[in-house]
Amino acid sequence: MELDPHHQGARPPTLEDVARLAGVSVATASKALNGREEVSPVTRARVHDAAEKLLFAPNSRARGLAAGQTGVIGMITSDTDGRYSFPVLMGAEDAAGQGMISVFFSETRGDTPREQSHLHALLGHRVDGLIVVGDTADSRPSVTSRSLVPIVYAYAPSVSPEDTSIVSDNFSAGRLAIEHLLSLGRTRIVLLAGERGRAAAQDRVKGAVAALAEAGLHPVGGNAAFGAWSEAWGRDAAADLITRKTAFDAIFCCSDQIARGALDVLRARRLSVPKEVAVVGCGNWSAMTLNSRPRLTSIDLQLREVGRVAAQRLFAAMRGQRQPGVEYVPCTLVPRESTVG
Amino acid sequence: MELDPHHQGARPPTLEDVARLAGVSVATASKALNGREEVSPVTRARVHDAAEKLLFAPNSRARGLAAGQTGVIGMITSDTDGRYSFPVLMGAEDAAGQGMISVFFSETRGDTPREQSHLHALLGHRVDGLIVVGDTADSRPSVTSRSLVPIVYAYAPSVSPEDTSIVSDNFSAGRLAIEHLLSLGRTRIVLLAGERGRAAAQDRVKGAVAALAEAGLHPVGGNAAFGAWSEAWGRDAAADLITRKTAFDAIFCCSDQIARGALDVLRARRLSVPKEVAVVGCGNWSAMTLNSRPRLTSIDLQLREVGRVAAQRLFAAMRGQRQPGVEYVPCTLVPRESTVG
DNA sequence: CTGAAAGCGCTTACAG
DNA sequence: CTGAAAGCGCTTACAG
Repeated sequence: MELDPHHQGARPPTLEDVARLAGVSVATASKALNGREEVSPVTRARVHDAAEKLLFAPNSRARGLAAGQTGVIGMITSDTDGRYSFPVLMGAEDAAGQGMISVFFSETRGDTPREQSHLHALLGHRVDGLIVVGDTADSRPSVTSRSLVPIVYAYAPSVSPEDTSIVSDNFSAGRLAIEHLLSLGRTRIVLLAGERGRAAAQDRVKGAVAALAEAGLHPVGGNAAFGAWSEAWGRDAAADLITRKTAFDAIFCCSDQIARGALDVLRARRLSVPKEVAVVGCGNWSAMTLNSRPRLTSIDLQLREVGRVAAQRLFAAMRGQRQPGVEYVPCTLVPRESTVG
Repeated sequence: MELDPHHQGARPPTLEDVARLAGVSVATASKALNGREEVSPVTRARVHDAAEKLLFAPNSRARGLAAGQTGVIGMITSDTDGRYSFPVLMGAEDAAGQGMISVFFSETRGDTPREQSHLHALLGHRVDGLIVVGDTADSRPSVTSRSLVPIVYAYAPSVSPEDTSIVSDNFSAGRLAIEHLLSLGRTRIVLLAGERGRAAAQDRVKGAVAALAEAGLHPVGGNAAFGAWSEAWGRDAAADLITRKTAFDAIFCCSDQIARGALDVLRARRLSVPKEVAVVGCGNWSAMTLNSRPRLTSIDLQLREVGRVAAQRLFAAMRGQRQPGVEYVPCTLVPRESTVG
């Protein structure tokens, strides 16, 4: 007869099994496994041996019920491809330490009913806390829940100043890009912003304009040009600059897609990058930065760090130490051949 | 005095609170909420009212402990950007029905110790089942666990035929691409495969070659060209074709990146797409397909469907109905301007 | 149709 | 240092 590991009667070993094998009470077994002081070294060893022998994995549902807490948090994201929530998830795991936390992950596809239903489910699981991640820098409504678990917003801040939000510092993103270009001696800098009305575009432009102003400069044309986040718009905008015979020696684009579009047109028009025109993108999205010609210097949004900080703030809140307000994580610049040949 | 929702004493309402408010026993309250027959309509209504009033969310940890099952599954992925696991996750949610399932999500960054530690944590949470998703079509080692929960592999199949694996049918991907090109009257078709030795590249090429053979044709040059998955290689390969004055009227690329690279070169060399050369990619990755010029016809890997089927097989296995072996989900072709002008 | 009681697998005061 | 007992919040036979 074959031993089918999936057969009916099989059940995972319990603490009672461990205790029996070790010849102690469940209470003692529990203490030994949880590393309490009050257990003698011999007993501790016996219990650990037994646990190992049985491949015991404590039932965290029971543990949670009894102890009131488990290392479980929920993550709700509106992002549909993981480009934002994945790094945030990784950062949160970094903060907790390897295997120290488990996360219930729900994607809402950006719709509120789905968010509500996931929220309800997560609260049912009695998560210790919640990270809500968004895929735009625009602020979003506060999660409506009279729940008692702490909530931290990541990347997309909550509109409510009562909430704790951790976001990329998009202002610094713009500033960083310009400072880099200035340091390379560029002074006629074009600003290609993304979608008008988006916080990300607005903040990046503000940072860029501020940095230019400090150097006594303005963006070429006096203002940033707004359009879309796409490569197509990047192409159109760059073509337009050339057609109008605008004088410029650098472009800062508020997205990597825009930048890649611009690079394609510069290349087609035989403008040498970075010699004649240096280009900086934003987002550090490898699908864009590593495939463009030349490879694209870009601003990294530090989403993983956002995740790390979000988790830290969440853990603090779980200990009763909330820090309401918006916290900004500085961006970084990743230099590549589009600025430093 | 302000009411701080996060104050110490607060605790979520329990079934006992609901029962008390409704004036019934917890047993009855439980039955009413779970939709059991044996409860009178009036009682049922009273209980539901009470639950609503208290915003009661049943503690699923307790429920799981008592009932032995909760709608919780674990998902372990090796993918670092969510490009594979996100669609699979969505598909699994589709299969379960809105809010009917919660998933513990762990990313392993492709390393085994991390996978082990996540696995251990998930087993501790007594997930009802596990979906292991990979980001390549290469088969992967079976998860080593004497655990009793059913496991289904998605996209990357397990090496063991004892396991249940759901994968994209990469053979059909190649076949589909070729049939599309043949239907457009193309006969001199170049095959640009990806990395040699990768199952995805190999299977797609096999499907393509088979479809060509059925039409009495061979790939131009007699064989597929292997290289890398990248745009850079796509460019090199296309440039090479042109340099050697190869005669061809279509290219099937085993990745969208390769295809985009090829398109860039065709455009630069003034070859008209799709008129002179039709191009098909594979992966249907929007960052590539929608930004290329012209937009790229591509094979969709149906990852969401893979997730849906994986979840269905998992649910079946949870009911004791395992179906060992590899199940192939057919791919689809998404026509765009690179083939149908 | 309703409820008292046992039990799911842990943890944690509390005695000893 | 160890263990008996109560309890976490549910569900489920089993009586009534």
